[in-house]
Amino acid sequence: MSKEISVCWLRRDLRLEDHAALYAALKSPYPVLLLFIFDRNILDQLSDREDARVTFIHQTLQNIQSRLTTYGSSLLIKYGTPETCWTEVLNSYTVKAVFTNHDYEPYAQERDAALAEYLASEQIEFKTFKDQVIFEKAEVVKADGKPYTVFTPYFKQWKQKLKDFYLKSYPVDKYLKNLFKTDQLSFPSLKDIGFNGSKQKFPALQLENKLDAYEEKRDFPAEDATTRIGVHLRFGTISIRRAARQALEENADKWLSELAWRDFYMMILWHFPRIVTTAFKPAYDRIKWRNDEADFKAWCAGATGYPLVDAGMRQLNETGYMHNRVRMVVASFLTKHLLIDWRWGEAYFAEKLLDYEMASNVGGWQWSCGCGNDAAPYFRVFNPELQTKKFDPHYAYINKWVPEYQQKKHVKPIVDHAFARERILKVFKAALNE
DNA sequence: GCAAGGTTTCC
DNA sequence: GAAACCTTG
Repeated sequence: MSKEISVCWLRRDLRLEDHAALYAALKSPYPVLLLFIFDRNILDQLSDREDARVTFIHQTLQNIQSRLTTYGSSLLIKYGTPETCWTEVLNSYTVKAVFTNHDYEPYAQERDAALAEYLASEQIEFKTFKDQVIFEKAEVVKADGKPYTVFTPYFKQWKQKLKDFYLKSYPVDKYLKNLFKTDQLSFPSLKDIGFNGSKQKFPALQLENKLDAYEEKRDFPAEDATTRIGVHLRFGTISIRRAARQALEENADKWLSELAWRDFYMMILWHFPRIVTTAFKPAYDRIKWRNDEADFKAWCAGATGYPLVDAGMRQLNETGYMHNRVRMVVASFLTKHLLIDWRWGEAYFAEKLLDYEMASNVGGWQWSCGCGNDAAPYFRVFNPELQTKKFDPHYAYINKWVPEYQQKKHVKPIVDHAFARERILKVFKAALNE
């Protein structure tokens, strides 16, 4: 009989500090084996075999592995569906308890529910934890117990509840000696899981000196004024508690509110999983989208003839990142000017963004389209030229990504602004009055 | 009569 | 958020 162990399953929490599930596992009566599964249900759907996010995960796991080695332990890395991988794990080890952190996406909810059932049938303890948000599920709700569906009142309540207790770091360090001692287990290469390394640069994990000027400069895409930690929050290479503590320390209220937006959208997705495919406001599902393929291609390629839109799309295509102000502009343009379904844009961002996160992406796209969680009315149509005047007045961002604009060789706009504005208002009105 | 700036409307 | 509309000097 092999030694009895606890397993801590890492998913979007790839770190060894301030980690709810890992902390609980290490305090369990059994030595802890860390597991990561390269999930084929997810990986097989990625169209790019050089997907930078897979490289990011792989690199991060290598860093974790080298730290585990110093404790005489090792990651257990599997490749396959969670179902088959878990069967293998339970056949190879005497697992007494499994620890993992909550994941609020519909697929993850199903996956974890299936595992819970399986483990229960084997009399194995299954413990799950809030880790990736400050407040989850129904922790911040209205007086009548219903979830908030508008951000501003949610944030007010969220901030009121925000006590030091919720921001405390889980002191994992002290307990790492309770890791399961084992020789280094096999570590698959990217090739082994069907991918090639990406040459994409990953933003550094740095908050110092970033929050001070954030509020003042965050809307100007030519400034290097945002933290760029999206990818780190996405894969958990930073804990949300550490980020929030930093925000409070530096009185960075605007930035703190951005962290709350993240909590908000994960809460919304958990309460309303249908928003992945349908509008939060159902009437908006009646909109007759044009869905013109050529227009969509032009938008993807950064060839709409609107310099700010094209700059954004090219930044996305080349770096896997787009400044948030510009994300709003290109999203508004796709849905409102080109009359293309927000789901098309959402899917494109999902493919390209290094910091892609389902809850925020779906939430953001529905917000831009006007069909989501916001009091914002549908007739809010960004004028790309006015947005340029306001947020890139010296064309610094545009010239960086669309150099031919300065040489006056940029393509002509594929649609006239005033015409497009009138058109979308009519289409929306028709759908909503039906 | 007009430009600048503020306010209302779009639902 | 933007455009139409309204006030002011």
